[in-house]
Amino acid sequence: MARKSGKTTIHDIAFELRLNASTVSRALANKPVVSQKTRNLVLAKAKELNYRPNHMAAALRRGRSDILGVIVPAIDRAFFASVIRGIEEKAGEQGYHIMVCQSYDSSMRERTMVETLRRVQVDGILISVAKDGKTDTAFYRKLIDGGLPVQFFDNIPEGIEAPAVVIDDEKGAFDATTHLIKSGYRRIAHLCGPQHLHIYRDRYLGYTRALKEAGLPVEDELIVEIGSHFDTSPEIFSRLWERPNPPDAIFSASDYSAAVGLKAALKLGLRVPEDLAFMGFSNEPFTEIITPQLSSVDQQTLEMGRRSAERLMAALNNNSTPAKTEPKLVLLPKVIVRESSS
Amino acid sequence: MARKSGKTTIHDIAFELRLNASTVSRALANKPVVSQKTRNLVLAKAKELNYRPNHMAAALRRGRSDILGVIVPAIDRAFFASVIRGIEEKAGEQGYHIMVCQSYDSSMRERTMVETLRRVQVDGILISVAKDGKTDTAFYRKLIDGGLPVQFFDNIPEGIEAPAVVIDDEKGAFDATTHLIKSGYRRIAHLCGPQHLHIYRDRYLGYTRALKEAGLPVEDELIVEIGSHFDTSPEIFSRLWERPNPPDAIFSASDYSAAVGLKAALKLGLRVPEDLAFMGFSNEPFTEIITPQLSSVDQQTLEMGRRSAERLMAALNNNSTPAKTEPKLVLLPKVIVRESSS
DNA sequence: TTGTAGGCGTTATCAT
DNA sequence: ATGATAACGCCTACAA
Repeated sequence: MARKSGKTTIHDIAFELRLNASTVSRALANKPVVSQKTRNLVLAKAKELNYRPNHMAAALRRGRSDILGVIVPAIDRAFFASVIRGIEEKAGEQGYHIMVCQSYDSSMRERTMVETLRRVQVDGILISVAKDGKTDTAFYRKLIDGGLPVQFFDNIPEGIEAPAVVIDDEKGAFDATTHLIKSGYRRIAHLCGPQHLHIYRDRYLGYTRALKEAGLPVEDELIVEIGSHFDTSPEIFSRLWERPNPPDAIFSASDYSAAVGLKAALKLGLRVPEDLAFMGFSNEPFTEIITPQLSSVDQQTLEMGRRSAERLMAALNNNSTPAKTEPKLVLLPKVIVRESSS
Repeated sequence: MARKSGKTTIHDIAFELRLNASTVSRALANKPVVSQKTRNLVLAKAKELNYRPNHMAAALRRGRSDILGVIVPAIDRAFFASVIRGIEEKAGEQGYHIMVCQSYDSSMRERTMVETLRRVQVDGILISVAKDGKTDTAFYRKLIDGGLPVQFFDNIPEGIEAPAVVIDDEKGAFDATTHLIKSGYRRIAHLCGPQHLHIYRDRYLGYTRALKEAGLPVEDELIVEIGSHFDTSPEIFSRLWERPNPPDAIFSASDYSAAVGLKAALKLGLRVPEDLAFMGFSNEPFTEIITPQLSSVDQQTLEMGRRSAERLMAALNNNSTPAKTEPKLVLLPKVIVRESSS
C-alpha cells in the first residue's frame, strides 16, 4: 500500500525502500548510473505499488508535453479521418499523443483552437487550414516566428514560408484529364471548386494544361463551378447536358458531385462510360461501391498524415523549425481508373 | 518584455506590477476577492506581456487535466469518426479536450492505451471496445472499481456493470425487418455478423423476432454469417441466390455487404427493389450515393458521441461514477427507407 | 484586499 | 552510486 490513500508516486517507492526520490526517478528512467541492484528493487516495488508515472508532472518539469495538436475542419470527413489516422500511427510510434480539434471551417475558431492548444502546452501543431477564405496569414507568420513548431497539411495558408505536406493537385488533375483524353474522350467538362482555394485552382489548372498539351480547346461553357466539395445539386449536371453540344466526359473536382452527375446520367438512359465518362477527385470510400465504380484521384491521405507527423517530430527532436531546408513536401496523387472511365 | 527570455508566467506579471503571484492568479481566475483596480491592471499587463496560462501546471496543481481519453478501433471508420465528432463537440463546450487513440481492434493494445492515457492523467476515458473477442472483463472491472471514470459506447464489455451508451440493435433489426415485411416481402434473408459480438447477435435476434411476430418461418438456409463488418465477397450473395427457393429481400447487418449484394443482383439483371429488396445497417455515407440508394438503419452516431461525453463529464463534476443510477443509455436507431426497399 | 508559504510529481544540478 | 535541493507554473490555505 502506498502511504497516503491516493496514487503512488516516486516518493512512496523511495520511502518504502529507504531511498531518495531522485534515485527512484533515475532508476525508472533507466539512467546508467544506478546500480543494478537498486534498479531491480525499484522496479519490483514500483510494480508492487502499482506505480503509474505522472506524465504531466514530468512534462511540466522537462518543458515538453509529448503532445501534438491537430486541427482539421471536421473529424468526420473521410479525408481528415484518414489523415488523422496516419498522424496518430506515427505519433504513437514515437511516444507522442495527439489532441484533436475541429475548426468547422471557421478561421476564427481555428485561431481560438491554436490558442487553446498552446495553453495545453502541445509541443507542436498540425493544421489543415479552414476553407472559409478568411485565413489570417499574419497570425500564422507570427506563430511560426514565435517559435511554435507548426506543420501544415492539405489546405495551407498562402504567401507564407512554412513547412507543409500537400499533394500535387495540378498533377492529379492533369493526369486524370490526360487519362480521359487517352481513352478517346474529346469534350471533357470540368466541375471545379471555389477558385479562391488553391487546391481547386490547381485542379482547374491541371485540367486546362492537359487539354492544351493534347491540342484540345478549353471551352468556358464546359466549365462549371460548384459551390463546395459537397455540392450535390443535380441541376449542375443538367445544365451541362442540355447544351447543344454536350460533353462526352466529366472531370469533377469532387467525388460527390461526380457521383450525383453519374446518377443523373444513368437516369437519362446514358451509358457510362460509353456515352459519358466520369472522373472524380479524392477517392472517397464510396467510389468503389457505387455502380458503376467511379474513377478518381487518390490523395494519399494516410501518407499525408504519416509524413506530416514525421516531419513535425523530426523538427521537435532537432529543436529546429520543421524542414527548414525543404519546407514543402509534395505528395504525388494517383489516378485510380475504375468502371466509370475504363 | 517578460523578465526571462521564455514564456510569460504569472510571476512576470506580478513582478512588473509589484504584486504577488497569488494576487495575479486570483485576478486571472476572476475571484471576487480582488479589487476591480487590481484586476484591470493584471488583465492589461497580461495582454501586454502576451500571457498564456500553462494549463498543465494548473492541472498538476488542481489534480485534474480537463482531458478526456477516447479509444476506438479505428479513427477513420465513418462510424467512429462521427462519434468522435460528437464527443469533441460536447467536450469543447465544457472546456475539455480529447485525446484520441486507436486500438486497431486489438484488446491487448486497447489495454495498453488505457494505461497510457492514465499516465497522461486524463480525467476519464471513453471506450468502444475492440472486437477481437478477447475483451478482459476483469481488467475493466478493476479499472472502474479503482475509481477511474469510464464511459463505454457502441461495443461494450459484457457481464459488467458500467455506464454505457449503446443503440438498440435488436429494435433496429426488428424495425428494419418489419419494414420489409410490411412492404410485402416474405422470404427475407439475413447476412449476420460474428455472433460472439452482442451487437450482431442482437441484430440477429431482432430479425428473427420480426419474422416470428409476423408469423413467418425462420429458415436457417436464409441466414448467412459474414466474416466481418467489411466482408464484401460477392460469393456470399450468390450462395443465397443459387438456392432453389431464393429470397425476395436481404437484410444485412452491414451496409458494405448489402452494397456488394446489391451490385451482384443488378449484374444478374434483377430489378431492385421489385425482384429483390435490400436493407443495410449503419447508414454509412455511401448509402445515399449508390444507385439505387440503400435503405439502412441509422445508428445515431453523433448523438452517441454527444451523450457519452455529457454523461462522462457529468460524472466528473458530481465526482461520482458515471450514471450510477441508470448505467446504460439505450439510443433508438432509425430505419431510413430508400430506393432499395421502397 | 493582498502577501506568504507550501506543494502538486517529476527531473536536473549540485554535492557527497 | 546516491542524496539533498531547487525548480517547472500554478493554486490555495492561512496569515496579515
